[in-house]
Amino acid sequence: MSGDSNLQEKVSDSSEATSRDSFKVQSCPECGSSRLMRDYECAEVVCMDCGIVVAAKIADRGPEWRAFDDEQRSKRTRVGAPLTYTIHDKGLSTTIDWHDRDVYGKSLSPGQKAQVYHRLRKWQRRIRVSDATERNLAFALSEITKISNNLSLPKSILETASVIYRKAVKERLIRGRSIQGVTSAAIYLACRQCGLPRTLDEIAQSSTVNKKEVGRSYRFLIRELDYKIPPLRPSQYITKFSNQLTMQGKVEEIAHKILASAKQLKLTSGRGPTGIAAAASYVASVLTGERKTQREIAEIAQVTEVTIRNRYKELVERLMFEISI
DNA sequence: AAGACGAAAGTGGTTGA
DNA sequence: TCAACAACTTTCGTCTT
Repeated sequence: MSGDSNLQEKVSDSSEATSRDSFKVQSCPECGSSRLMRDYECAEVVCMDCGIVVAAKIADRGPEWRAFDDEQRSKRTRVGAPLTYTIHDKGLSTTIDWHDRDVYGKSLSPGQKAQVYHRLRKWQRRIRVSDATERNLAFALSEITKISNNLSLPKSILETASVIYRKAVKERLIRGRSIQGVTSAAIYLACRQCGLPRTLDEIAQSSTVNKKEVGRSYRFLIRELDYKIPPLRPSQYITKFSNQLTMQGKVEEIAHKILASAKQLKLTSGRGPTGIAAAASYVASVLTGERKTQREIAEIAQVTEVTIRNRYKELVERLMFEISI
């Protein structure tokens, strides 16, 4: 903490604010201004408009040291990498570097190397992955990472899927099920939870299990872990398809508009979201003159041309009817 | 000739008795 | 467990551009 102790005492008399809630202050109680300045030298929060001290004795949450370059920063920092659920011990344990060098960067002698290889690493492994559950978790999480990398999913999905799998382990749901099935299902569940449109097929293709198994495990997880997952909205698919079809932003915009009207006309309920999204994309592509064939869209949307035609027919019929009225 | 259209039969999943 | 059902797929012939 930095600051003049005399000054701190003085302001502590004039203000009841504690360091804990000073961080929550959003606006000045006197003039309502939101232009507040945190002065860590004086440990105060000051209103920039009327000059009143809004909070005092605030805690400086930054580091107490200064660093002028990267090297100094890495030397002075006392915390490690953030916690991650994607590693079975949350990334807390020590990892032995694969460079066989000592702390000074010198190569190890052959004798020392043998020692490092055979003793240190062996015990390191034994300590890190101690029992069967740990081993299971370590294997499963590496599977999740693999599938997630295959599908180039964002890191947040990877973390979410890892948390879901951990929950499943905690509830003892893995017993008697294939790890691959549950890991794939956890990824699919994470995608659904985050509103990322990925199909069961895509997940199945990136893992070793088939679509049916992923689906079964997914339903099992939903039921047992009590998840409430809303069905994917067609609009989420439109964005995905537009990207894959490299359509202009305008086409996507029109497709969204078509979808909104279709929803109002109750054309969307009970229908597969992919089919509707594909049809809306098709209509939009025709309307804008940036025409895509039904087959192109069908291939990307993983539905048949017939389905696109059926949805498209309904859309055109009803929308034209609405317009004519 | 490619793409669009539509009919008919088949498939896999859900629902309710 | 099984039949009924809706949505969707597959296949194939025909029409349009």
